[in-house]
Amino acid sequence: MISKTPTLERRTSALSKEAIIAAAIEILDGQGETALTFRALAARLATGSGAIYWHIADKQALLAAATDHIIAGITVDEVVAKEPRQAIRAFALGVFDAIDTHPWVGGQLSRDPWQHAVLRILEAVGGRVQALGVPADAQFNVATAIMSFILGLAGQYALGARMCEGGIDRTTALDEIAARWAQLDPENYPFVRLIATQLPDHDDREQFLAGIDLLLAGIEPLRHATAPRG
Amino acid sequence: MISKTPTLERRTSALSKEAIIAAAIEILDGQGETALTFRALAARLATGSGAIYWHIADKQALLAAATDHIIAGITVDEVVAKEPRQAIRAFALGVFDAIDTHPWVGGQLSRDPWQHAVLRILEAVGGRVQALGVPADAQFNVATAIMSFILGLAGQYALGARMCEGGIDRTTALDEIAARWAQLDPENYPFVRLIATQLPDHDDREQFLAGIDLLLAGIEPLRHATAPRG
DNA sequence: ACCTGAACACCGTTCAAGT
DNA sequence: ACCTGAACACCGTTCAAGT
Repeated sequence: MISKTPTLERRTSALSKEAIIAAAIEILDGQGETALTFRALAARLATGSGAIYWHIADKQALLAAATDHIIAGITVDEVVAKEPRQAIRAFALGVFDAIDTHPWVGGQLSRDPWQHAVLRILEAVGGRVQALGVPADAQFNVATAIMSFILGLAGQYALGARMCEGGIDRTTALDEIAARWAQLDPENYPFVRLIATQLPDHDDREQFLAGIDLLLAGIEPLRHATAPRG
Repeated sequence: MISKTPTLERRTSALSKEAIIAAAIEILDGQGETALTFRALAARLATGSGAIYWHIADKQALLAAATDHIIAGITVDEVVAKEPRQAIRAFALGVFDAIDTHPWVGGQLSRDPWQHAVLRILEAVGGRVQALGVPADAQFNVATAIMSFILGLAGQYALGARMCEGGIDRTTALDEIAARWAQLDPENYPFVRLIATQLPDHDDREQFLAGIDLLLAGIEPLRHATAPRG
């Protein structure tokens, strides 16, 4: 009675989109992506599975809304935000930390690149790209390049986290991958074999920032001397 | 009898992993990702659905094998391959073209970043990063940054293609997205609204290359004067 | 307007039984 | 060794029926 069966009583308060999203995030964070089913969600909300459809179109919309809720929570320190490069770094790290605490966000971001959460990222990055004085005709390509990098790495971290869901910790998971890579044909995979030795010790956060810095360095030659004219 | 029912006779030749993968690719190319089920695959192969499991572990392994088959087919012109930067550009375009003709590859690449196909990409990129004279301690971050960008953009194109599966062509699909972006709150989404006007006319291939060039430009300051010493 | 929950139309995967 | 195909254990989604 204490912990075995979930509450059997029906809920007293009315259902809402917010409550559904909050419950979905709890399940995703606690039990992982595969645990989020409409049946499990309905059980947690103490309602019928069909009730959810009154508030949310379908599962894809639910995941998009949950992801948007997380990404919307990313904030950049006001002082840091003054300098565009630091602001991009800080926001990118915000995305990184969000994925770190909510691994399913990484998978969802890369799975549906035109959901609203991605627009938040594009806006945050794009605004700073403009502030850096990148010419108007290059802003699209530059902003989407940074965004694509973020989404791409997001997908990778999501998988790393998915592996760790099985109970294995990060270190042994990376060791296992490194071992598999080390067994590859030396003729065709010299680089991957070399990388394999560095994989277990590498720092995700540093890897993430290094990529951002690489892109920012690539922007430098494009910049105007001053901020863009109106 | 002519077109309605699929062939009812059992197959005469033995099943093989290669035949299964080839049939899977045919379905994926012809009817899209959602059409690939073990039942549909078994019907096309004129066998029972359980037979497939004798040759392939599960659906994820099937998709990974199909993706690897496509990525393995990417070739870089020998002359171009001599210059590392051109080789990276050419290989990246090879990935782009592969996704263009097999849209499901984009989704699969970003979905499972440690499948074998991704190692091919990492090896191709990493070898050229070494040849460019990037110091050993930076090779990991640089190579994975380029790879992450490729995987991130791959996911985006995959979605674009997924939208077009519904019969809508690319132009109207992009117009529709642009219209949605244009309706966003001007206060919070000035950049996305600006980008929306450029979205319908933009060239995917150029966008892809621009990102690669941005990363390559970012590499320049890191390079040794000569190729790395042994 | 909002909710219920059985029913529908699927999946991937397994496995006793065949050859 | 290789294949069959019914059966199992799930899904997301719908919808007549309730309040």
